[in-house]
Amino acid sequence: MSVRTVASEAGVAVGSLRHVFPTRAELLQFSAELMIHRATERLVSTPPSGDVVTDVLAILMHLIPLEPDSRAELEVNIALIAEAPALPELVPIRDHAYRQLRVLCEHLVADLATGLDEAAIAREARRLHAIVDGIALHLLMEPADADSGWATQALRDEVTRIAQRSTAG
Amino acid sequence: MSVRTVASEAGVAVGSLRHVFPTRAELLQFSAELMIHRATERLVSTPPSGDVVTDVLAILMHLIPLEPDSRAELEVNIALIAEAPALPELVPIRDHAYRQLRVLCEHLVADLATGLDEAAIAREARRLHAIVDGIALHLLMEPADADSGWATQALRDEVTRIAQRSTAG
DNA sequence: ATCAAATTAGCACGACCGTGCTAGTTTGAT
DNA sequence: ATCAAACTAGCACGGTCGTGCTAATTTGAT
Repeated sequence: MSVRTVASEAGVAVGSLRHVFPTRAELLQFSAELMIHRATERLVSTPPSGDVVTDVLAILMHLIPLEPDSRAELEVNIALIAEAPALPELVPIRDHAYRQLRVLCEHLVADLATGLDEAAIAREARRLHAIVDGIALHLLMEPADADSGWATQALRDEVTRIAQRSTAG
Repeated sequence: MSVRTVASEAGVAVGSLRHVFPTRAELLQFSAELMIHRATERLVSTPPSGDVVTDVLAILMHLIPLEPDSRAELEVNIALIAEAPALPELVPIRDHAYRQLRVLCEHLVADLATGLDEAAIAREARRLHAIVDGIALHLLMEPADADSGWATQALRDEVTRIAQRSTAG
């Protein structure tokens, strides 16, 4: 993702792009924020259905690369992670996205399993977060048109497992 | 990871390195194979303790970046994933590592939970694989000296959960 | 000792990169 | 109509990149 690539793909000259984003870091920063913005927009546009499990599942399915859009976003995210050691100014952005997804997982776990204390919620959220990112990574490594039913199934399994912790504590 | 970087870090000139690895792709390919080799060496060097759960847990802990060595290896792996779209000749290497880890997870699941049919083993292995990679990714995003107790705890939870499926099927 | 092979070292070329800089062009308020 | 501000476009510099190429050095067998 070089500035020349972005500029040519956007159909503008490099100098024009540099007027809006004077440096490459600002361009990547905007891309990251746009990625977060679009993801949250997808999330809030999901109408609640009354059933917590299906709602949470719908939200999680918007976080893994099942559609070309979310796939492109994840590729941006991976590039961000890969370039973070070289571009230290991008680390806060990456960490922000990381934490946002974490607190979302915490909210989902709290909605899913009532009566859990804070430590249990944190542990389950970490676990859910890891599973979501792991599934996303594996989906990204497979061809875009490969069967992805296992991913949604694994997500469904995990969500129902968390929901079952309501009573068992 | 440029050829000049590798050469200077190895203390040799670029031309010398290019005599062994004529092209950058071959250098990365060797790095990937070395990474796989070292990981499997770590794995087979783990003496069995008699308890399946602790053995599996020990193996899994060698797959996540808890030590500087495994951390560096995962960074190589991430760079491989990130560069795979640009260097198509590296895709088979990355897929090979991916599949090797998958079949390892399948063996671990089969050892952990007896009596599971093939489909159930495959599903649990996929899930374990995703969790391991997700935890590894999250550990890599945190500072190297951060607390990593949550990772081993999450792994322990998952392993015991799988082991409990022996009877419940 | 000789000589061929293997290895090491280094130069040079073209390509791409980020970015500072200036020159045109459009826009919009007065 | 005027003019300043915003925007677009492009050039040029220094840097890093991968890689082809040749020269020097070491190695090892005869």
